[in-house]
Amino acid sequence: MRASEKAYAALRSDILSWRLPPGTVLTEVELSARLGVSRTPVREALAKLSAEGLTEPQSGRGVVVSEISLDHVDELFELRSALECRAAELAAVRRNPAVFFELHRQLANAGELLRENDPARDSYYRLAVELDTEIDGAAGNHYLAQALKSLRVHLVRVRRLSKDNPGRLRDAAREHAAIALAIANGNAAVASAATTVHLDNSLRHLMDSSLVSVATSPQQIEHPQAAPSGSPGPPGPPGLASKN
Amino acid sequence: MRASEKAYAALRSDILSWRLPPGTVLTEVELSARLGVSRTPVREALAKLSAEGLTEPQSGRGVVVSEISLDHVDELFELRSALECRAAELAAVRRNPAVFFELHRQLANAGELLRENDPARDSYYRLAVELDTEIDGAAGNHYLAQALKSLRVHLVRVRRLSKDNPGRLRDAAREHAAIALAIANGNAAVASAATTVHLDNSLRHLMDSSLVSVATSPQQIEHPQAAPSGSPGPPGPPGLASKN
DNA sequence: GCAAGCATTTCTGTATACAGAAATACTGAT
DNA sequence: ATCAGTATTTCTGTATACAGAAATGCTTGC
Repeated sequence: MRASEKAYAALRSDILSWRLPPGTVLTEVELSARLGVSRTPVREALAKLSAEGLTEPQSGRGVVVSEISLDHVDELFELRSALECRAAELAAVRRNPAVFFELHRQLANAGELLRENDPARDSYYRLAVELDTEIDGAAGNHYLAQALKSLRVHLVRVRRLSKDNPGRLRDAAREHAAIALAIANGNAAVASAATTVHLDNSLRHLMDSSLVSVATSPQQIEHPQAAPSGSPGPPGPPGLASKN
Repeated sequence: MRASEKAYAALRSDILSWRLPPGTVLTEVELSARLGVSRTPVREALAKLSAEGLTEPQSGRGVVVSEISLDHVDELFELRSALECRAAELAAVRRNPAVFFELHRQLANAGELLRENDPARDSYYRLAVELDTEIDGAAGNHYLAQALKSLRVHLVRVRRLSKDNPGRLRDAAREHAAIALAIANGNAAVASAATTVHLDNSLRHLMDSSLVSVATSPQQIEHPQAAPSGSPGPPGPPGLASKN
C-alpha cells in the first residue's frame, strides 16, 4: 500500500471514530512522525481529507478536524432526504424487481429476528448497507451516488453521538423493508414517501437519544508510537455504515 | 499566490473551458514545465481536481481529464433538480421576503430588456448567479450548498456543449422570476415546482440545441510556453455560471 | 515477417533540504 | 507589573534527488 493511502486511511479512521475529535489541530511534522512516513504523503492525505470536508485548513497554520455536532444534524438530514428520496424514486423506476423483493423479504425477517438481541444486529446492519448499495446501483446515477457517498462520511461521524436501542432497530428494519417493497413494486411516490418517513424517524431518534453530553472542545491527541487503537471516545454501534 | 493554487486555477480553467478536453492525459513533469512550477504543487493541484471529479487517476500512469458529454446531462440534471428543489423549498421557509421580491422585480425587468440583444445578457447572467447565491444563503444549509457547488462545476463544463439563443434566455428569465416570487411569498411547494419546470425546460433546450457534434475523443494538448489562452474549443456563452 | 524477451527510458511515489512566514518567547522600557 | 518590540523557533510551501515500477522500443530467434 502506498504511504499516502496509509496515512489517509489512518487519519480518516481516527476522525470517523472520534479518536481525533473536532477541533484537533493536525500538524504535518507531528503526523509524519506518528505515522512513520514523510511529510509529502501526509500533505497528500490532509488535502484529500480537506476535500472531503473531514478537515479544514486553519487560517494560518495547519489543518483542523472539522466541527460536527448535533447542531449539524438537521442540515445533514435535509440534504440526506433530498438525495435519498430522489435515489429511491429513480430506483423504483429502474430497479430489477427480484432484487428488491428479496431484500424486502430479508429485511422483514431481520426485523423479526431482532427480538433476541445481539447476533441479529450485525446481519441487519449488513442488510441496511446492502439496501443502500442496491438503491444507488438501481438509480443508475453516478453523480447522485457520489453526492451520497460524500454525505455518508459525515453521517458516520454524527452517528457516534447516539446509541442505538433495540426498539428503534426493529422499527428501522420495518421501515427499510417498506422502502424495499415500494421500490420492488416500482412505485416511486411511495418509495420517496417511505424514505421521508424513515429519515424523519431516524432524525428524531438521533436527537432524543443524544442527550448524553460529549466532549467536543478542541484537544490535542497524545503521541503513541503505534497507531492509536484505544477507544477514549464514547462507545458507539459497531456498524459504522448502517442506515437507521 | 501560492504555486499550488496557481497550478490548480490554471488547470481548472483549462478544463472548464474545454481547452483541455475530456480524455486528455496530464503528466506531472509536462505540467510542471508548462506551468513553471515544480512537481510538488502540480501533484497537489491534480489531487484537488481529482477530488472534485474534474480529473480521474489513470490506472497505471498519470491522471486523465474526466469524461463528460451529453450522455451525462440526464444524470447531472437528476441530481440538480433534487438539490435545487430542496434548496428552493428551504429558502421559501427561511427567506427574507424583501430580498426575493427585489430579485423578482429585477429578473422580470431583465426578461423584458432581453428583447434588444446583447447588453442585457450579461446583466441577466449576473442576476441568475445572484439568485442562486441568495437561494443557497436563504436555505441556510452548509452541506446542501457544498453539494450544489461541486455539482455546478460539472454543469459549467456541460453547458459548453450548447449555445444559448435569445428566445430561451427570455423564457429562462421568466422562469427565474417565478422562482424568486414563490420564494418571496414563502410558498415552498410552488418554489419547488417552479424549479422543476425551469430545470426541465433547461434540459430540453440543452439537448435540442446540442445537435452540433463536438470532438470528445482523447487528444494531447500542444505545449505552448505561456499559459494557453487561445480558444480552439467550441464557442460558448461568456457567462460560465448562468443558470438557464 | 512476426513474436517474445530483454534493455532502456520515463514517469510516479517518497524523502529530504531549504527558504519564507507565522507564532511564540524573551527582553527591555514605562 | 504590564505592554511593546524584537529575536528565535517552528511550521508550511516548494524544489529536487532518488528509487521502484511501468511502458516503450529494440533485438534476437523462429
